Amino acid sequence: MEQNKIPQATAKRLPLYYRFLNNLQMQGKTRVSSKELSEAVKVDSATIRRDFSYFGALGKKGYGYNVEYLLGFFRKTLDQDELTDVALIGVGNLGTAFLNYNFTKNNNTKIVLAFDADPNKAGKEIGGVPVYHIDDLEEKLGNVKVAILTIPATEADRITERLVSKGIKGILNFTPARISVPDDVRVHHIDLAIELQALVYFLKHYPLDTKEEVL
Amino acid sequence: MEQNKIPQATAKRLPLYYRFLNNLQMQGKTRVSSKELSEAVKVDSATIRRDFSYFGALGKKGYGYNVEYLLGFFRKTLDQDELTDVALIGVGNLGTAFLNYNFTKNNNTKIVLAFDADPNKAGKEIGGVPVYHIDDLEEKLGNVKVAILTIPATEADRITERLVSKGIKGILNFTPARISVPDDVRVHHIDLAIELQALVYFLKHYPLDTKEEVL
DNA sequence: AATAAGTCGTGATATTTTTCACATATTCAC
DNA sequence: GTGAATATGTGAAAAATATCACGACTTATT
Repeated sequence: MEQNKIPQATAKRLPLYYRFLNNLQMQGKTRVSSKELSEAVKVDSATIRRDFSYFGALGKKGYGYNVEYLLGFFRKTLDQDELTDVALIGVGNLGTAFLNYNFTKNNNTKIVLAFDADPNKAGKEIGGVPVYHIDDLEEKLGNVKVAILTIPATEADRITERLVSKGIKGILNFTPARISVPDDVRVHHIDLAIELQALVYFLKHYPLDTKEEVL
Repeated sequence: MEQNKIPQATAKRLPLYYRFLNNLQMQGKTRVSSKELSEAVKVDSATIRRDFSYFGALGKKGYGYNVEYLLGFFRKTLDQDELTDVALIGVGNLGTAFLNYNFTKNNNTKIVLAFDADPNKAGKEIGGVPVYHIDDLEEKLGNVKVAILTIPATEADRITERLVSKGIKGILNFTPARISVPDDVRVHHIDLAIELQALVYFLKHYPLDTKEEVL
């Protein structure tokens, strides 16, 4: 669609900016500088200015950015007005965490239904979201295009295939399995075990320079 | 410590390689090529060869890599032999997911204790891990250097401060808050809401080229 | 033994992302 | 108004990452 020239690294930071701008507005702040923003979201201020600049000149020299204006701009850019329906597959602890999380607040996504293989969970409602049995996936899924996968790794391939053949185009995969999908389906992996291992590896092998701790 | 020349991007992929090599060995495979590995972990084969090459010549031309040898090498490199103790702060749904996750399998980290503000949870044991009241943090934490933060965002700053002053050096932060820490403390953010929003943004703005779906 | 097929390791190149640094514009204090 | 302080937007440079492409070596086959 539109301007495909925004770097992916920038795109990944947009929701973060958006959320923080919302906070600022709720605090009643009307202006903000890239420096302030930088301290809050822990991204270099030059990077923030560069990110914003891909969308044109949104700020004013010597002044900074108008919170309301910037927020309005990002609302449109991030399609914050239209709500994207999401399906959750696997209502274990992790899945339940998602259901109870108030996603639609400051967010353009909404989990509208969930599935689980446990018959005891089917028919219930968690966090206001109806839970169906996984056997009814094809029947109930409807036109949802995005799915969150919080199931055991052993089920990942089978369920993914079913999701894809029902027209799912985006999958947020929390299983350790590296699932295979057609080229027109996008998968983002979040691998909790690996994140923890990577953190530990960095701690041991990449000592942070303990330069005069800021007083 | 040792060779600081390994790129961060490479370091982040190491646990992934390691896990897959383990799978291979359990399947009884003795050799593997970068091409096979590539298909399994969805990383370009040249990238894999480059990643490995930072550690020296681990493979053989015309043959590939010996699974056992590679695994042994990574076991040492990833300190897979020593277990790193981890504390979990916040035993909600997400926290419970971690406690029930069998981390020590194929993993060099172990959650050894957990804390929660709910007095009903204190004193219990979940997934074999004792849960204490958050008030006892300082008393019970001991020498643990890594913490997983699965608490409400509103508590993030206060708890972080307490963790840092007790000597925590690595934090895996699942709260939306961008916490501030001294320079010698490493924080990795995993922001579930943002991951979902980013996925949706990519779906809408970065259409994947539907080139002849592989038959 | 010779040939074909397979595969690594890596120099070189391309791409992506971050950062520097400064001209330019705005605001604020007086 | 004037000068000092503030802050953007961006050209240019640097750094980080990914990919290409091929020489060199190994294995398998006939």
